[in-house]
Amino acid sequence: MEPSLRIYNTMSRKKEVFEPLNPPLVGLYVCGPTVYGEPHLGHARSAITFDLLFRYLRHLGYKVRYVRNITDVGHLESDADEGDDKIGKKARLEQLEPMEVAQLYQNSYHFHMDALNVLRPSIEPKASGHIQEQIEKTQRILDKGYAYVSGGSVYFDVERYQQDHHYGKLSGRDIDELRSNTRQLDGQDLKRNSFDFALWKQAAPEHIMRWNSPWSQGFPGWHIECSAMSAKYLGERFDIHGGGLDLLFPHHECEIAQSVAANGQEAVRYWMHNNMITINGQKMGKSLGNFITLEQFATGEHPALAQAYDPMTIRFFMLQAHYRSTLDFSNEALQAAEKGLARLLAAAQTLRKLRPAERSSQDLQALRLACQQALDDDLNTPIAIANLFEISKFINSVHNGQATISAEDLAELAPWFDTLLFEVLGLRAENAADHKGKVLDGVLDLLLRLRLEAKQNRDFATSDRIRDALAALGVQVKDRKDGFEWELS
RNA sequence: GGCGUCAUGGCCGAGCGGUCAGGCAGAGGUCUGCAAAACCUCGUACAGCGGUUCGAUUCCGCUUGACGCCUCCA
Repeated sequence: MEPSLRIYNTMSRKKEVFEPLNPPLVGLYVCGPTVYGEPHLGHARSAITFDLLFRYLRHLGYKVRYVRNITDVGHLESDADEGDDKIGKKARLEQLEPMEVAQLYQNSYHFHMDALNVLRPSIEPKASGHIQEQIEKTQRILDKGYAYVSGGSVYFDVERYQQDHHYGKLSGRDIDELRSNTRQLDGQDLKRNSFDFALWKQAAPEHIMRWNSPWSQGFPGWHIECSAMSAKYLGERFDIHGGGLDLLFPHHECEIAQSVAANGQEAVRYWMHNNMITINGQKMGKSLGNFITLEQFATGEHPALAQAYDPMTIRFFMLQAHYRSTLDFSNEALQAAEKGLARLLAAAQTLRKLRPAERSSQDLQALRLACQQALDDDLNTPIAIANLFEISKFINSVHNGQATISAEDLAELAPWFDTLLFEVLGLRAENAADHKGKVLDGVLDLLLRLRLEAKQNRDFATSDRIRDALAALGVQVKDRKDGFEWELS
């Protein structure tokens, strides 16, 4: 298989030709959610970005093992490896088992990701199910001399690591600056340096989630889960690691340090990071309290939302921007996306009705190639979509008799257009093909035939009445020279 | 303070050293009994000031502004 895809590698800060370690196999690891709260727009962006990558890699013919974790333990509430575990805290507050909390939000995450047509990963490992692997990884780092035990906890020795390697190479951090810039906080006496991070934490008495380890009864640090689980399922070296840009530092930097410390080599060959969603120009953040959950999008119940939005509108909205750009949310932008998507989906329907002619009046190969090249160029979905709009325009023109398409072109275009729209971009039309849908088809056909007769008898009062009543019900009537069409608006 | 990113027409959002982004909104037209849809036409946008260049929205510098990471975050 010819490598055609180029992706932006955060490590080199350049676009690089993507060549997997063992083609056609591709190992892809993406940081998934910490399941202690309702999934929000930010989760959607990350999931959609890497869903697109997953879909496109498969489209190119790769066999992808896509691992996306669920963090259900070890992710601490506050600064500097101190404070509560997020899930443990929520469990205490709501008087639930921690695993109940994790399950609740994992279910919600799955529900909303399904609605966004985000494919489930190949493997979805949980941190709590891989305590042993994390303990082993921690032990290995200790054995190599890059960590130390302190008061029942194990910390990564960044300074020691820095002697042999470069801590900060991914994020462009400098250890001396970290030393002078990192805030000094209370309760850090267990760490030699403020920038050291926990591999294992001894559990405080009130801590619910705890496991036995060689060092103490406790729980693993947050960063170690990704190193342990990616190595388990993808090997000590694998192709792509993705995640939100906010995970760049410290999370991914720590992952690199852990892998290098444990295995002597970096695990990841291509680092990919999706950018943030902003609301009124500001990042959506838990601490800022300005995040909008996907549930709120579905219901429209949020002060910032003018209406409810279909999950496909959100997906399309995100695909209209490049994944490495910040994307600013606004109702106007969402509404524009809603209409644009409807146009594209309508064209996909119209495509099925086209009749071939002698020759094509437009070079379809060029447009299709442009789409392909856009996706090959670091997943440039905005350009790919722009070309799909061009093709839609052409489809509509053929339908109106203002352009022509050859039989060969039609035979190629029809499956290609569907594949790109539905399988690669992962867009989805409402499934109107069920039983009720068929009944509706028949009823509308009958009604519109009556209307046509009324029109032919110049009984416009009746024909308008039918059209207006249908419009009020959300059925849009479109007259044609040779009859009529309708669609649900 | 350190590191980094970005400033594009009413809105969203691509892109590039010199011929088109695209969507939404808006104007005019074709079609229609009237509409809607569709199609056609229409906006010298590229923060400011300098510099490099035959030529810069695109490269360099400065200024201004916005944002991100450095603390939990997708």
